[in-house]
Amino acid sequence: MATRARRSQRRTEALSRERIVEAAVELLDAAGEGGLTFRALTERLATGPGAIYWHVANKDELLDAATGAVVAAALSLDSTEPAELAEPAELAELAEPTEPVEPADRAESAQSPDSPQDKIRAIAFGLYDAIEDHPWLPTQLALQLSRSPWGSVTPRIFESIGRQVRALGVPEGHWFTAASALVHYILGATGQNAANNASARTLAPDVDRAEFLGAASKAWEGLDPDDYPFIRAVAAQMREHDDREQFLAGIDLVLTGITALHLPSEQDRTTPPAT
Amino acid sequence: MATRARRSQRRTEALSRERIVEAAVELLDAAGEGGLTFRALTERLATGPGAIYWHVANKDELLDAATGAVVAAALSLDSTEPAELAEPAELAELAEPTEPVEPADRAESAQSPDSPQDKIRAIAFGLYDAIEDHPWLPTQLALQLSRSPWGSVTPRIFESIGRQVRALGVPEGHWFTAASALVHYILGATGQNAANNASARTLAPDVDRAEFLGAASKAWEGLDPDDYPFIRAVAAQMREHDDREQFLAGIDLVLTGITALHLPSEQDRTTPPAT
DNA sequence: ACCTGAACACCGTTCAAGT
DNA sequence: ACCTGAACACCGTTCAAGT
Repeated sequence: MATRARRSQRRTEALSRERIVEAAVELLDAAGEGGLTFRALTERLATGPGAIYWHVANKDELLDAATGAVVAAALSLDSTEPAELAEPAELAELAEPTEPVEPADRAESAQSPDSPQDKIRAIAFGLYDAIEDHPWLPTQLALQLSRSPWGSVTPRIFESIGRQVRALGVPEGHWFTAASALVHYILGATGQNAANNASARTLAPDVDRAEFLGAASKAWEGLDPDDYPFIRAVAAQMREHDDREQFLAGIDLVLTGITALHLPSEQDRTTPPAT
Repeated sequence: MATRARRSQRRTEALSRERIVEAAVELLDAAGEGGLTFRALTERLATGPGAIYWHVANKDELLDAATGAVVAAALSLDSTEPAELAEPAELAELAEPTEPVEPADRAESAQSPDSPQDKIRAIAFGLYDAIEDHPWLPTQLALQLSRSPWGSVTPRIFESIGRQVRALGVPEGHWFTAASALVHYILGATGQNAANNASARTLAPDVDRAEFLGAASKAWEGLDPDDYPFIRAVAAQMREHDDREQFLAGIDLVLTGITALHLPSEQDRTTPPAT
């Protein structure tokens, strides 16, 4: 009874892997993890399931492709891999939220405007901002990680962070550690934030972040003070915090650790720190 | 045709939420995320689905309870919350892998044996070791996070880390940042490692980690050198790295960042650092 | 209060058949 | 080579009925 093929294809364009992945991303954006269904997909693309299975092996591969496409866009890459979206114009728009992404109004730092530190922050915020339009991203990243740990997406993130770690002057023996720490922090913080955003939307679609965080910290304040003294102590602090600021502070924390631990001076690259 | 109720209940113990959660953990451990099914559960518990639904609202709640039980055990807590396993003996054993968990043979550090730093490392390794028996844990943590960001599990981890952050002497204004950074790193690194373990087991059940890491770094070396110069450069380094050492190095990196950024000296707690 | 189990709606996937 | 669509196996969940 509902209208079939809600959005007719703009041209007589044949079905392609790119179009399928594009539709998958749209469904995920619109209705979350549960919104991507082969039936919803066939309706949207006006085909049968068999047609989709001719281009894509199964649902996991489709999810991986959707995840890879969004991450690639967030990292501003035009990759040659097959798991990419066809329309870079549309993806570029996705990576650009309402507010300016560029780290314009940032606290005064001692580095030059385009230092490796700044580039790391830019990469991190690229992913951070991508989850605003794609709240399903962190969960899917985790799922893909559990399916194939060194699939296509993780290496891409690792590579872009790693290059800046190298540019930072970290001795080669610590590249892996430093890059891993940064990537792990970014993925962890990004996931937490996606969850906050999603639940803020769910609880009250038109309520703003401040109100949601107030409610969340209220929930924290309701915890047993004997079991959760620390959380109760930071509840007020959480209510007032700004997510982006917090995210940046965490990155700078890791960057400081890398600098302090792996960039002592110019010599003693041969003697790694004690711990 | 298979034997029903493979493990008959030891006593005439009635069905309870605890028994259901326990069986859920066993199924997850045995067959992963896809292994937990209401049909498998009813077979194992020798009941019908309706009986389970009387004790548990739905599958998500069951997964959350299983996740919470394993995390609580890993943190060595006996919580009063309902989402816990009934048999602490069995859970205590789960938290204790074949090798000693206690940070006995660690690199020489400048802190006292039971410093907050050491306690943070112990908490982190508690979670780290838990995923050896429960590879599904990180993914489920991510899923629960996306379902209810400040559910029961995250606060528990946040609380135990946060207390040590406070004990570290971090000024109150930075508690949230410091604890968040640690938790995010731990969750991120833990997830990565669970993925590595799982895929190592999948690729070849009897092959050891070294061989698997060799294969993984081979895969890295197969990447396009133009697109992935950094990953290619660290591929060899990855082959030789020890996971636990790497995990610890990351934690120490964050700890160093916290110390350097938030513990400058005793005064100037009123003037936060520039960045 | 606690449990049973048939039944329902929905899902991913397959495959013989078309063009 | 590419697509169709009925059909299959399986899943989470419900609910009238039992004790």
